[in-house]
Amino acid sequence: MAIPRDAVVFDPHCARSSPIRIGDKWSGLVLRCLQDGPHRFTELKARLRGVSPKVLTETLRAMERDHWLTRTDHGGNPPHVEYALTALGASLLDVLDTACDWARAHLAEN
Amino acid sequence: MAIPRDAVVFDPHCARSSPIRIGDKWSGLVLRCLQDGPHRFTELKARLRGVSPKVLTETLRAMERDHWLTRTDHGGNPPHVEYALTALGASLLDVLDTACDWARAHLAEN
DNA sequence: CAGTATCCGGTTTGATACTG
DNA sequence: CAGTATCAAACCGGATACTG
Repeated sequence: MAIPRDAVVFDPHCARSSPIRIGDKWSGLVLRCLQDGPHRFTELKARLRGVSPKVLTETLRAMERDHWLTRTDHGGNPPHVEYALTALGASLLDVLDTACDWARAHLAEN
Repeated sequence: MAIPRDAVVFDPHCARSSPIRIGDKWSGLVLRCLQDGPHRFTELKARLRGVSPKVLTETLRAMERDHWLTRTDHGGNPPHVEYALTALGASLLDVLDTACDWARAHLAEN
């Protein structure tokens, strides 16, 4: 991945330069966003520049189905929902790191 | 990856069960096919069940452009072309292996 | 806030037939 | 053998407006 592990920028254009993809277009980025703890829908959306709510919902649902993260509805109005990585999801970050390392080491070669 | 490292089956349906993708749909499989040495176009096509020649050509060209493999035309008639991994391409296999290991360790969890 | 509901466009992938 | 050419379909991914 072209994205450094401590990146502040969660932009798919950076991710695109990597030949490795985790899941669909946004899943890898969501993984990174949740790396530092749980976040709410709107927080994720703000950080993931350019995701439409529809696509973010789809991504989140798929990741939940695959047990990469959990969705916790705290109820109330306005609603309050939190997404957090599971241990399985967190373990994927190691794979991502491997890909990251590869990209950093070899992408400049071209 | 659902595909064991020494898999004989290069079927995209297996690859699909993996959350990690290298390049486009077939690139990862091509990498695996060339793991044990150079191969000709038809050999690759036979092993990669279901690739159309058009798509295989596109995949191969893209991988050549990215220096993942080399294309060597030995001339003659009938033609004789060989595809072989570069060092860069081979290094990607390590990344693939990491993904493979992850899949084997965690896919059963679901 | 946390989503749905619609509609839509582009890229990707594929089937098939043909050629030097 | 190693591809092209052509035509289609499927599959994302996205814009936008609306709601409990």
